[in-house]
Amino acid sequence: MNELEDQEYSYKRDLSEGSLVPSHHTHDSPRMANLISHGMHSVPGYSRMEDDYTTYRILPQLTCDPVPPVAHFSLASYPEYLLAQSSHYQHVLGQPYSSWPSQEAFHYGMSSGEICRAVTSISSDGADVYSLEGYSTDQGFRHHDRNQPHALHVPPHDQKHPAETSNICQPVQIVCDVTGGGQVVVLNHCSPDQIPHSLMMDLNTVSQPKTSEQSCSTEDHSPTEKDARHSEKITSTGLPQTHKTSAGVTFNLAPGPYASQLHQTLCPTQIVELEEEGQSKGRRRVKWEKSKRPCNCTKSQCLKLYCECFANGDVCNNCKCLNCYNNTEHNLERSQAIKACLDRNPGAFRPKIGSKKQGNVKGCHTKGCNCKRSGCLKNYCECYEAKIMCTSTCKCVGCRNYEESPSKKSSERDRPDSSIYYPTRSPLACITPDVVEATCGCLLAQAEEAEKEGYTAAHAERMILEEFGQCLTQIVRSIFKSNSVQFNE
DNA sequence: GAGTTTGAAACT
DNA sequence: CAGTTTCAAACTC
Repeated sequence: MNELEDQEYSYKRDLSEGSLVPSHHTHDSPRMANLISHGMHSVPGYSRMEDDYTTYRILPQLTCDPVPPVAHFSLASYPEYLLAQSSHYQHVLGQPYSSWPSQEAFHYGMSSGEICRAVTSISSDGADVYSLEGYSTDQGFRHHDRNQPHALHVPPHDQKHPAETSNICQPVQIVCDVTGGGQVVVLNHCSPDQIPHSLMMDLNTVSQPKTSEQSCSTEDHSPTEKDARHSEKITSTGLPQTHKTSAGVTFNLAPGPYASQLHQTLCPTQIVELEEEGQSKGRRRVKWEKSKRPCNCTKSQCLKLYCECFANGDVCNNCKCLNCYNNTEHNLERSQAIKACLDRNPGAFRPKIGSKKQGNVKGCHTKGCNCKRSGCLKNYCECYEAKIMCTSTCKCVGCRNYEESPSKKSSERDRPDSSIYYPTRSPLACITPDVVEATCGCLLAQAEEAEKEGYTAAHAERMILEEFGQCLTQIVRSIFKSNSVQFNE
């Protein structure tokens, strides 16, 4: 393994021991024109039960209120693997992150080192300074200030990682819960140019850390004893270790699970429960996630977003792809492909599923789907696959991914998790494509009749509008009838 | 496992 | 930006 791979490996392992945070999310206004195909998506209080298959990805935004210096920055959604190699890509991407999307409030130029310094400066008296010192081969872990009881560090591993035998600086996580609500940031001071990552603490579902080398593997990567001990060392209590600064910022000291969005969806058969050593002594079980679908690309060389591995920022490994260039042996091609993708769409590597409020609301597809034939009730639909409802952002036709319709119910029964909550039936559910088509047919018929009769344009317009009114009346009547509500004309 | 369907991504 | 093509995953048989 070369040096780069070592770095990548250790970096991902550290990252993967965090988790991602659903952050506050601002919704676009509902697009009224799309209501007809989506119905009531923005149901107040709507929530969907989180389930075992819930996945997250690095979040686009993180608010560190109330601390001004780091008070508002977003987290790069670009996959961690690439971040780990950020310097490696700079020759292609230009200035670091210069081509990164920037419509969000993320200070893309802000390095983790700067964040660290900003965090350090949170407390005027320095009492809350975290260790920004890392682990080095020769020096081991060092506290930034040994006199600081809170100056904590998270060792990457208990045992020596291969990288430790070289002179590669092992990254040390600086994990802080910047909102006190579970949002945390992982900073890797060893690579101060790296973009900080948002993680989520959820110790009930600690995911299996993944390395890029493992990411596409279909083989068993059961956690090692080392992992278990590492986890134990960090959170021996099973609870997030936090420290609140004098500025009111809480730092989580423990790593959390990390998983990315759609394509690292947990599968029930892929969850390995690791029984920690000494569990009989009351230590908790840790669930590790190990999942990453191998791709089967044949024509894209795995250098286009068609490839899930590439889109996820992973290199292919143990995939079934042909003529794959998405690996460390083809870094140049890969870098160029990344640049091309970013040129086409600066947000190409952003998570598609943005999170909404932290808590019981899961999120929505940032771009929305465009399904035409699946009714958004099959995994072709990205919203459905992500187990979220379609929203007004979507441009889908005949969408049924918004309510507890019989078809949805039956399809949900076949899914691994039937506990998902869906809001009550949308009154617009009866506006099917057929209804829309029939309505359009009626309007066209009126137009044709007006033309045939030689009516004026104004008259024709009136006829069409009247016809439209009648159609709407029928639709509304149908809606009320289906909801068993008396409709008074 | 082969063939078909589907929708996102890429291209024009 | 819209229409078309390419692509790989999802799905069906």
